[in-house]
Amino acid sequence: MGTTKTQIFNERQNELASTFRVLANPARIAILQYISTQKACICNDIVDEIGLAQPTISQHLKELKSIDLIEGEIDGKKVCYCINLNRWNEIQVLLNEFFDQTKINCC
Amino acid sequence: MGTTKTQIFNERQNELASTFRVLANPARIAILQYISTQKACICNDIVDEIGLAQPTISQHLKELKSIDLIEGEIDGKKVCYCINLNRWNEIQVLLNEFFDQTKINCC
DNA sequence: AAATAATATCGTAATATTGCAATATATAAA
DNA sequence: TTTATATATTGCAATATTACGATATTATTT
Repeated sequence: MGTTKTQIFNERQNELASTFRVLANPARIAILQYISTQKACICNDIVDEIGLAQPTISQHLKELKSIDLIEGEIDGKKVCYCINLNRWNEIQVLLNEFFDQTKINCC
Repeated sequence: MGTTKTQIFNERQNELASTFRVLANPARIAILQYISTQKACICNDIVDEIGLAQPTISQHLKELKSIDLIEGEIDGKKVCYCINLNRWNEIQVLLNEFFDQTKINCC
């Protein structure tokens, strides 16, 4: 127990859930919002901006990268993070399809 | 530790994150999809349909109710659950605003 | 009133997530 | 090549989530 029983759900349900999961944290929301405001994609000013320790931010960035929501370009000793707009739109569509399809059948 | 530091984020970021969190589970996705397909809003056929124990389903329903995504109408000894369409649309708008606003500033 | 049925709550075990200190790695600057 | 700087990884402690058996609650039926 303690584990989600992913086997009993279909691929789409699991994909939706795991996508929502990545977004289900205010630090990751804040990171995404902050990255998007920076003209030049920004690095670990994020740490100063957000107020969590550097390893914590690094871990959150890793999770966002894991679903390709952001990309990190290495620039010397810095890494410039950037929202992956294609993926961003793709995920927005995925979520809207879920909302639209679910409400169509609604009682 | 182990706790999300909600104090350092703003209300909107926390609201977004906690909304995403409720949706971040395939059982809850499946429950929403199943409820929506039932002409008459349906009760604990959900248990048979989904294949999780009754207390587990009940707990998931409670979480969905906690953000008013569904409503339960008591009908004798049964409870008929129904998607709250107003709230459903409200949340869809909230999430779309997040996606749209974030990508506007994008590098 | 007792029995039945549907749902909710409680308690608990297992796993997941969050956050950070310590440390490793990698690049730039001196 | 040493030093400094930026980021990633590891290991761990605390809390959260998921799932379920046992039990409580509520309403219906007998």
